Amino acid sequence: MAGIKDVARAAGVSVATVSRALSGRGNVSPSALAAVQQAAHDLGYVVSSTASGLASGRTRNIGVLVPVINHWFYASVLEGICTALMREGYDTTLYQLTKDPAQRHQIFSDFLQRQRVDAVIAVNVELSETEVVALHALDKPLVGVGGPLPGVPTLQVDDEAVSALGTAHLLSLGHTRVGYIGGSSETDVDFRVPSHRRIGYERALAEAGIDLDEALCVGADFTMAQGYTVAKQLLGNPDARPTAIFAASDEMAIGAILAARDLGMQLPRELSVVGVDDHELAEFFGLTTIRQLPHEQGELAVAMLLRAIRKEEPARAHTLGHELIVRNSTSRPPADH
Amino acid sequence: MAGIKDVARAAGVSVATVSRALSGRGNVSPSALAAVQQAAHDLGYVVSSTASGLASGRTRNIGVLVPVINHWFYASVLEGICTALMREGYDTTLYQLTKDPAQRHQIFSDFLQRQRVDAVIAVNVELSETEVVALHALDKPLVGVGGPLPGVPTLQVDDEAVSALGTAHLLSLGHTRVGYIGGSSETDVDFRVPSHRRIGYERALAEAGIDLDEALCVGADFTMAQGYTVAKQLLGNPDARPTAIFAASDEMAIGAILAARDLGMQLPRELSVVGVDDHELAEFFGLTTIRQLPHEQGELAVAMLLRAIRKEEPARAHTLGHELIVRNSTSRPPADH
DNA sequence: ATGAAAGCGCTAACAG
DNA sequence: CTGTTAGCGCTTTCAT
Repeated sequence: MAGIKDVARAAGVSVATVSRALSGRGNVSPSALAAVQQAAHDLGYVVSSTASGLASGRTRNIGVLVPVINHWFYASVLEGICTALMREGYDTTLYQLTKDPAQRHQIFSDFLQRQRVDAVIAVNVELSETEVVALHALDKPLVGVGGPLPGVPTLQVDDEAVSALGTAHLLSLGHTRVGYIGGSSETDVDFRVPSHRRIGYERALAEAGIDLDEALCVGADFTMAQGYTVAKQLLGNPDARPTAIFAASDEMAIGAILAARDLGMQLPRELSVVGVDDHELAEFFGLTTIRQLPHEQGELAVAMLLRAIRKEEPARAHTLGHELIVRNSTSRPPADH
Repeated sequence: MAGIKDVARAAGVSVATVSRALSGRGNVSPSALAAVQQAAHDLGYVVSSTASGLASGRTRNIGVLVPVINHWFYASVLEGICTALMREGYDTTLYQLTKDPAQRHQIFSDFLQRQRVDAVIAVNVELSETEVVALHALDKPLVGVGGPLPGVPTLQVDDEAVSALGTAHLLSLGHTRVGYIGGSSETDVDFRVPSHRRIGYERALAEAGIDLDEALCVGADFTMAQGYTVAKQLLGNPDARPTAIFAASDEMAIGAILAARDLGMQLPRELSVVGVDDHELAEFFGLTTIRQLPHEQGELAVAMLLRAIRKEEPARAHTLGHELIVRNSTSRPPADH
């Protein structure tokens, strides 16, 4: 395996010049640069990241903290991060932060302390006080995606605005009995996304001058199966059935669509449904939804982080855009008889 | 940031002893061990992975190659890998191998050459001749999951047996017209999984003495949407409609279920459907399927790799188990009238 | 079982 | 713009 000395010898320059030429730091004459690149290419030389990291303190590697990988949203964000980092020549090191305290402790007190990462991206992870302290103690650039962390600049969608928009879409079509499928108290712990969405729903109702009906609001765990179950409850109620449902995630919304179908209802004639995410299945089910772009969120997080690493500017919190995608799951409510 | 010298001083021993005590290599007296551990804990000392890696050549980091992240199967395998590696104190560095030749070249000629990984796991990636050569040239332990790579020990399910089992299940229920939804020529390129599954389907038919009917075999791209589309074609045929469908993935099988419902068919009375995977949605749809356990596959790959790294034994190819999970999507065919 | 010391392969002053 | 050289923080002989 060729080393920097071999390249130096082959190019007829010193190792310092090779280092400068290959890293782009410091001045190198065009001729030396060309000679070094040629030699490096011929020898198949690649800088050793351990040696370079030890000497410079830079690793060209970013740690990514995620709560789960096997989930549409997280996997999408991760893909965006990974793609963007690779483009910049950075490696992506993945840390799955489970609920196991021992494992979490290991991550914060060992893995992240090993001097292996230049910076950290935390995707929707919920951290304890001490964990946040440990993160900050790394004294490395830090960016959050999706979940607000104390003192960590975060990219977020405005969940309240998202659900206000979804609800308003239904109201503007003429619906007055709009059900809400949100988080249960259990999932509520996660960053209050559910409660923010609930607030947006209520705000939209209030702005339309419609009283909130608690009987129309149910909680689920963001899965299709639970969306199905709770939607059946909502739709089975003989005297308080909603004509529309706003669900806080596409998976729950799809569950609601399937529940309505199983009840023999015609969509969207008898029931309108709106979700949130623009999940990969949303189009197939013709689901009207509020799109968020997790892939782009990941890319954006990387862009912010790199700017911070390069000291161009500190990372700052940022609100991400969202967009109403109208498909076939929404229409005017059935005419009253 | 405390270094090994600080620990040595605090423990009253030499840095060599600290290194030995903390790495578990070489002999250390119990008293010295205790003193070192105490000192390290007090000082919050963690071995610098760059320094340790440079000096020892071991990085405690594994590179994982995946074609996509945002997909149930790959995300599950990745989760299994990540969990298992973490348990062993290893980091997971993720490389998404897209179709972009420039990016692929970067991964094989830069990223993997940086001396940052001790070994590589390749999940279902399809590599060119030169890429395989580059991988082997790393001279590091290598394990494949799901897709056979020349010269790389691989964990695989027996795709032929899987689909023979799924098809046989339907035949044993009495079906004689069993449709097949497999890969299209486009996805066929990926490791011949589709064609292996096709072969298993045909074998099961042959064993049951049933002639293959090409009209009952259609290709799709493994998504729910295409499964839906092609199933409609199959089911809409007035004089050659199958009474059962074996789909090479759960997502396509679910698409077929939805297609049948939209045609007003009663499942499983008028149509039986079997998938492959035991996807997270399979249970919700009551889908009978052949389960494979991607999470476990990831864990197994790690176990093999670590044994190879520790020189206990070379990695060897291995066939993974599968299991028929019977739910509500299969039953006897409707009685002929 | 332990310590001294020589690297590991590169970067970054520093001097020129 | 370029070369010399002293580390970066650990591991690992080699003695003892």
